[in-house]
Amino acid sequence: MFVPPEGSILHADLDAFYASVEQRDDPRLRGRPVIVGAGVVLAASYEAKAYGVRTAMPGGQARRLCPHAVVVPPRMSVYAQASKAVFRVFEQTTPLVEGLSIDEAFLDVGGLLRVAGPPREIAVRLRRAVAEHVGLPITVGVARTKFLAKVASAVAKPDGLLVVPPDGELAFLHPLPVERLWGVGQVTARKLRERRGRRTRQDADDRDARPVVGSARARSGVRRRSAPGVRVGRRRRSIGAQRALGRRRREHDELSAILAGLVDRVARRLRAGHRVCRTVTLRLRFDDFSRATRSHTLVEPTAHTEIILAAARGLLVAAAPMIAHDGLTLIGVALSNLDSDDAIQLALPFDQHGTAALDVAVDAVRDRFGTAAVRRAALLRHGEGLVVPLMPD
DNA sequence: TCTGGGGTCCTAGGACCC
DNA sequence: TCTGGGGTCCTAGGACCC
Repeated sequence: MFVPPEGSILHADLDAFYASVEQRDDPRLRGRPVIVGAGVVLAASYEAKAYGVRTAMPGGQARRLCPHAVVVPPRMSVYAQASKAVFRVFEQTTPLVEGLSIDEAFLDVGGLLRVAGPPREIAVRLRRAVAEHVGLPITVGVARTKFLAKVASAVAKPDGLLVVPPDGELAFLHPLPVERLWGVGQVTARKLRERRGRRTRQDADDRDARPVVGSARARSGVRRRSAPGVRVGRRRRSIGAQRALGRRRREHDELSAILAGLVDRVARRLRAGHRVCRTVTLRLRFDDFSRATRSHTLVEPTAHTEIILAAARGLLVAAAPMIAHDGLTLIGVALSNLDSDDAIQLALPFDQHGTAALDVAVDAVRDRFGTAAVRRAALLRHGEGLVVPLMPD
């Protein structure tokens, strides 16, 4: 296996992102515990975290833990702006940026030694640039792989910088509890402890740097996440919207109306992103917190609200017995199997068997876009003709 | 304390095709 | 008439992340 001489992957992660933006924009909040989100904690400042407040915690519990915290409603558009500004700083640092979420990204600075210096210096400047230009604290982990860089930034938080040198990887990982590994959550950690009585990385595997965790699922997840190489230009793979319903019982008509609102939202976002979808998924959650999904894949990709809504309503009808039986507390819609909406419409009539039209369509794609495009084209029936969506490589 | 809203990825079984 | 092996697609569930 090829081993790079030194770590050149940065994982940059804004600290308590939403809460930091609030503290940046309102000086009175600085140095005070801040909680963003009332029903459930979307973000907590480090002053609030000191009292045990955590992301995703119910709001009531958070206020009990930290009664003097300032609770503010989320301002999503402001966070989106701040995120864009931070990503501009990332992209001025290196073109090899892989965004992971609104507030974190991997940066590959491996080729920049001559022009920008070693990774540690680049990381120092990156943190300073984000502080100066956007006014937010950010933590950076530096290592040989994405996986290690991600774990390093988590360990270095808040407002920190941690470089894991290639010959220090074992020493870095060994004392960590298994939950610190990216992709190991509560369930996997519990299984590990039950099965093996292992609590730390050292217990889990003393022999080498392979992240050994309990299940094949976790192993493959870790392997995938550790895959070297920062992937630029990844596109969203699904678009969803959901709504919590509370405990009150809802009639079918009311659910259907709520569903229409959700579909309208996701379909708008689909069109705004110049995408089409082929799979519509209905998500349900019940009062015992169990979940169910029902999905339907359309023959043709679409971005039309009516078509998506018809599919979603069909799924709701099919799920009606389940809903009648258990208390429904959440309903959601997700669109997946996404594609660009620049499909070529070819007005090619089918012959008796549809085959001649297919051949003509393949020839037309080859003529217009070259041989490689044929491989990337899906030929779909559309009324009396064909639609040819071209998949990006 | 009774839990939001947005995502990603993996697995497994069944249908279907060659 | 019964049979193998390989592949893709769809559906559903689940773990995890921010």
